Amino acid sequence: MMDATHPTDCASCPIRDIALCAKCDDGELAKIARIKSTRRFEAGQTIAAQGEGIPLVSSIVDGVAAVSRTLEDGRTQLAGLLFAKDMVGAPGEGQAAYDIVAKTPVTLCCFERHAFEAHVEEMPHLASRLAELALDERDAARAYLFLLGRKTAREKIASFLLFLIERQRQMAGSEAPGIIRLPVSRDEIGSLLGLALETVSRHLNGLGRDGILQILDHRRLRILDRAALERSSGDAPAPMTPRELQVIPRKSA
Amino acid sequence: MMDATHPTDCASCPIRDIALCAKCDDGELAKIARIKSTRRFEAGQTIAAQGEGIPLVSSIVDGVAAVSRTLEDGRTQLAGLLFAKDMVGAPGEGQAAYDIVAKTPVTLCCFERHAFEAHVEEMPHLASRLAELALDERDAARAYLFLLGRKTAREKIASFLLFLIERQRQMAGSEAPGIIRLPVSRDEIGSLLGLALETVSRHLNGLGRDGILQILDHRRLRILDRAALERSSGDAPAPMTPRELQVIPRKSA
DNA sequence: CGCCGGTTTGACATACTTCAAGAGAAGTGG
DNA sequence: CCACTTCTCTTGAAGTATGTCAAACCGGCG
Repeated sequence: MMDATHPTDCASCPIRDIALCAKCDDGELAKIARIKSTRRFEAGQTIAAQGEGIPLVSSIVDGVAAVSRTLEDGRTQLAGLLFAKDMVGAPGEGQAAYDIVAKTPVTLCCFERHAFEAHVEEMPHLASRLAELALDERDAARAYLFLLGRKTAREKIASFLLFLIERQRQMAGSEAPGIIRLPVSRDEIGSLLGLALETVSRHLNGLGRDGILQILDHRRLRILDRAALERSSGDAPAPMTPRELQVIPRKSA
Repeated sequence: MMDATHPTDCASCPIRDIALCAKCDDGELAKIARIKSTRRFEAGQTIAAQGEGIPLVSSIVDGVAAVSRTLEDGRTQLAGLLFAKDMVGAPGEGQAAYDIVAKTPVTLCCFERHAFEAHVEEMPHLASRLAELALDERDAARAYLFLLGRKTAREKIASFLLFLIERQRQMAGSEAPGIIRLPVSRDEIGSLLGLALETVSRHLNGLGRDGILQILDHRRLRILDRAALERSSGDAPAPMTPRELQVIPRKSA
């Protein structure tokens, strides 16, 4: 283990191939490694506060964080979840537009902002990867728009679960397949999907009653029928006969 | 004046300072100008179709276009409107994830995709500006999330009108102050805000009945009480001024 | 054990959608 | 210039999904 400011070696970095520095060669890596440090946050800790200056540019190496905005009346609104490789405090963002809060223990790979921005301006490998990540995040946000604007509560929840499955699969099997770990509470899922927490609870249990999943405990569930879940998500994957698509959604009785 | 494929001169380009190439020096500009062409679309024409390959990377020079996604069952969600400087078909996007449709006559500054991507990989000025634009679009989409997830119909519509006012002000006064030109139909406003067109109509007229605005004709309205409109938008009165849609949710006012 | 946050469940309220019909604009052709 | 069509918008009535309020439940943890 290296010292506190350089605890991880880029060569063994779990996000080496997908991070901001993914395209960098060894020389470039050495350059930015000089301004690199690692930070750790426990679940519940605020990584960045809305309106505050953020002196660091960083990426999530491990863990899950939530992007949210808090209102004067105390209500909190989630704009998305951040997973490994996602950026916290992008270059050019002098101050945080949102709160970033750790939902699980989070490890961050950080760079001093000013120096990093200078590197971006001169290293195309860094700049173009940054652009790719930003476009990815834009597309993710746009996909969310569709979910919020047009989907029913059940579709929203099914979509959210599929999203989690996908994210967890990428994260290389920590959990047994078919088991989903919910990183956030019902309340926060509601905030993420634009629903009341009661609605989340009802539809989650509704999916359970329909045999699509099984609620193991408040934070873990088992997917029993992936295909049915997909059909419930409202996203129409291309090839299926109209007959197979026949869904009789059981409204909560 | 140059030939048909180079009808505009970058020096007199209306988006010279904000476009993808904003940071490029004359030498770099000359390089990318070699793969540049201009295209024009009439209102209603499809610029790019969801799922299709897009061989060009381009930016809007003038006009308004809509980003949308449609499900087989007919549900449509607009992910946003595109104005001058916004990208259509970003580098790395082999195929369109959304439909892009011109809502007014649109002028596009286009680059051949493959060559442009190569330039991005070697010109940090281009790559870093691309990243900035992508981050802007991400932030715009995130701001939109708040609107779709938590706002009431009336708040959504008020927010949308304020957004148009802001955009029109930036666009350098074509119209008399206080007059809004709606670039889209009620149906499309609904699609943008996640509402039925009837709901849009009702609340628009509701705002009129409350003396906040006056409906001149279907596509134009006069704002009579800007302060009241702002109060109706559900946004915090705080004086924040990000680059795009500024939306903060609040429940029942 | 008894508190405490998160969750479930029920009953009720309502904002929005859906269905339906009619009124304006705007274009088309005589 | 006036029917006639067509499209968009408005208005009304009824249905429903989701929100709100409230109470009970459950698992941890002191």
